[in-house]
Amino acid sequence: MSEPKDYKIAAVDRALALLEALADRPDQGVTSLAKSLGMTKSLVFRLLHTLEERGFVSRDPERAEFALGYRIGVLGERLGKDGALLYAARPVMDALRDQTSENVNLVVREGLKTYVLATRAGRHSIRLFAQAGRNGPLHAGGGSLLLLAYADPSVIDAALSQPLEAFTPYTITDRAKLRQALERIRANGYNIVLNDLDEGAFSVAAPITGADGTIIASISVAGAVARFDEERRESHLRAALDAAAEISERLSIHGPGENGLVKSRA
Amino acid sequence: MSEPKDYKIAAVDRALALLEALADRPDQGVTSLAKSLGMTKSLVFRLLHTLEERGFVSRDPERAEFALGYRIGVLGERLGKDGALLYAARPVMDALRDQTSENVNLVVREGLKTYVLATRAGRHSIRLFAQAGRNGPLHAGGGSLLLLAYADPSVIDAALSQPLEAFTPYTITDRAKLRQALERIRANGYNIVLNDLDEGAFSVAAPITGADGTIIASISVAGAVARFDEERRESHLRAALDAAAEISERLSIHGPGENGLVKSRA
DNA sequence: AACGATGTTTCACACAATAAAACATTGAGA
DNA sequence: TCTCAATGTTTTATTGTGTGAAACATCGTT
Repeated sequence: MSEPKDYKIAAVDRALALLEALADRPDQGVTSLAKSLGMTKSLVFRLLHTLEERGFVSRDPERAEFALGYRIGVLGERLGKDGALLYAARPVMDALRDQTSENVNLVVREGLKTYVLATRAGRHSIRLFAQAGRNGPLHAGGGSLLLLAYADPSVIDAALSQPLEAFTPYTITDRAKLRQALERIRANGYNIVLNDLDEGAFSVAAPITGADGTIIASISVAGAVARFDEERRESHLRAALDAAAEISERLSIHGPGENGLVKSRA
Repeated sequence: MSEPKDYKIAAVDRALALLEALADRPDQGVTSLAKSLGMTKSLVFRLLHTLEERGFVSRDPERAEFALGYRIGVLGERLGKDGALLYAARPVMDALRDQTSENVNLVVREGLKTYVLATRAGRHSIRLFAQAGRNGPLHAGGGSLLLLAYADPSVIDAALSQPLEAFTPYTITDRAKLRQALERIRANGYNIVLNDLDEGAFSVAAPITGADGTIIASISVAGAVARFDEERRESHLRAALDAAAEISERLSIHGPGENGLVKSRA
């Protein structure tokens, strides 16, 4: 689209493409990898050799097939599960904030609480509950209810058997109504709430799917109800769903967008 | 100490060294990384750019510091915890088998059972209990007892409150004696047993430490007691301990051996 | 025994990775 | 406010190095 300048260094990029290919389908041989990536055998061989010396790929004892190496596991463990999610979400959160001009929150569940992984402050200064590192309730707030809706039934039961604090007059504390709300969230695939956690605030939340297909987090747009008309409701919802989809795609094993195989001719 | 042939492709190797450096110490800037790796700023910059485009490194919103990216987490998760251990151990197991000519087993704990991750068959054909993918008891066998010894006290209590099957006349089924044995294992830092799981077999087991410093697995040398004299007892023990240490080092965040930084200081 | 497929090695050339240095930007301190 | 120092970014020339093609070796199969 724009930049004629390409700072990518090709050899490294190809090596990373190789790793992605191995993650996507392990136990491939040199020829198979070369074919599917459009590289020559000798190149793949040397890339694999380099990666193997550092433990980033591992070869079968039978000396035939390759897979991701232990070092990837070690580094990945170092990052932690939240780290991957957080870093995958970061640029998307920035974009979502710029799009909506509202607050953006990334929230996960932690037992019977929620945990705010990161936030982006919108243009308008409004103090909301969400703040990075903070724990919150599971039964109030756009992202919280969404996470609860997609949690294991046993978690839902446990959460609903606790006392349900009313943070505002609009907080749903009736268990039957709460279960109804959860059902509607699952039917819709998103959640929109008003005033239930922070008085005067709306929240539009969308679900983020992890590599294993389960819902692992929520991203939400939040701001003052005064600015929340029908048009914004639509646009924020779409933006949140798109953002959630993009993060989910990044976290999927197939990776974002094209897998970057640069086609040379013939 | 042999092959002058170097198939490593330098650019890729440097990129991997960069990743290791970031894993070792995150939130570094271009200059700092360049200095500690002995590379030029522009090179580091372009490496980081390439890695970032694929999500293998992530930059702070404040546009200053870098860390491992989400894609590493995704690929690492794909490998699984056992995968990293298994692949790190593979070549070491091969070497250990070649050194000792005996069977080699890699075992982890799974609840109140053990799980055999991988085995290597020694030169002499002897059928032992261990077989990849198999579950075993926690109170008999060289690796099993070792894992139990280093397990959480609650796990030990739970394991000892079960009925303790006597696989051979030599299996320790007396709970007090078992606890004594565990204590001695912890004092020694290894475990040697004879005939307690497989009649006529010895087992010399050493503990493998994960990245977090806890003992996560056992590697053991096993064979027929007929071949187990005092000299072999010593050599096998040393070999097993060395192998365990090497695997542990591979799994540590600092990585195996030198981190490949070519020192050139001014 | 001959084949076909695979992994491995060699080699020469073009181009892409590299280092050096100029430039831009930021923040600190006087 | 101005200056200085440190950092990230960009440019450019040269060389070294990554690259593809093709030869070679090593299997397993028919």
